[in-house]
Amino acid sequence: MSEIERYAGYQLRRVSLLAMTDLGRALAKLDLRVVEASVLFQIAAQPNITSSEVGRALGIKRANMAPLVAGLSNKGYVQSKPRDGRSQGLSLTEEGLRISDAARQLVAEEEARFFGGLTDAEQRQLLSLLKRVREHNTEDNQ
Amino acid sequence: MSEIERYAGYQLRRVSLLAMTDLGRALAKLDLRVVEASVLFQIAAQPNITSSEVGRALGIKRANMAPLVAGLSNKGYVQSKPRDGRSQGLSLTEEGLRISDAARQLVAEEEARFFGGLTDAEQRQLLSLLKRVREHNTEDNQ
DNA sequence: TATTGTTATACTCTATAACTATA
DNA sequence: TATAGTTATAGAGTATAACAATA
Repeated sequence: MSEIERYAGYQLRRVSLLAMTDLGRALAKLDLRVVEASVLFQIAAQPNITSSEVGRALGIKRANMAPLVAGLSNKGYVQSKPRDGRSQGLSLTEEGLRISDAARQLVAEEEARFFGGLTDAEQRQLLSLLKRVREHNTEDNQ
Repeated sequence: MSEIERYAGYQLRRVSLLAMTDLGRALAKLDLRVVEASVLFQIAAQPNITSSEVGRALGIKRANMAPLVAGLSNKGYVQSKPRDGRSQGLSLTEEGLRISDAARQLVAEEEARFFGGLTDAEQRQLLSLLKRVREHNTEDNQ
């Protein structure tokens, strides 16, 4: 086994890349990118959320949220209404809700398939380890 | 906890991104990018390896290896000599060996710090789970 | 003063296609 | 025919800087 394969950071990167390309392929059926789906989920979970808040939750910079939300609005999935003079509250349209639910279904299937080589207990453990590593390395970047 | 946080795939992506930006910051001290360091490690581990072989080992497309190797050659870290009429065997120069060792040191430190919130047993388990997931999802892409 | 939303911009990474030369 | 190496190019993703408007 090559030296580099022993780095957990390297395995993380390879597995993450695999997962994202796989998920991307699945979501392409809905003409959605992974980031777009994650934004839809966040808006669905928290209607009237602002673009900046979505960005903070998902680790996406404000500057990159603008074209993302514009794209989803153009597709008719997201609507906004003023919350105050400078903030826009985002919510899903009916079509946005439908596509979001379809995406959620695809993501669930992909997850089950992708991590299907692990037992349920191992999947829970992986999730737990990942979250702990993430917390250990989050001094609130962004 | 937000729904999306329960997806192992999502945690994978967030943790991997964190790890790569952190490692990138560390390697910037050597004016090296993460990919460049991984290529140096691969060449160090297997002198006289070809560009295509490095690409296959690291999941980098042939087309993207060309500018990578050219950059490392320009920096004086990598030298090539013909293996046959179409293949070039790559090896590290003395300077390349020095920078590669320095990078290895930084990577080791970064790994220790990044995964320092886990016990040694947990780190081994994370590595093992990641490798199993990767194997389960590798029908030799590329 | 800080925050929201936006525009412009640049860099990295990844991917495809097409080509030459060699095995 | 398949492989090695290269070039050109395009699309994502991410990052910084700067600005106007509002809190």
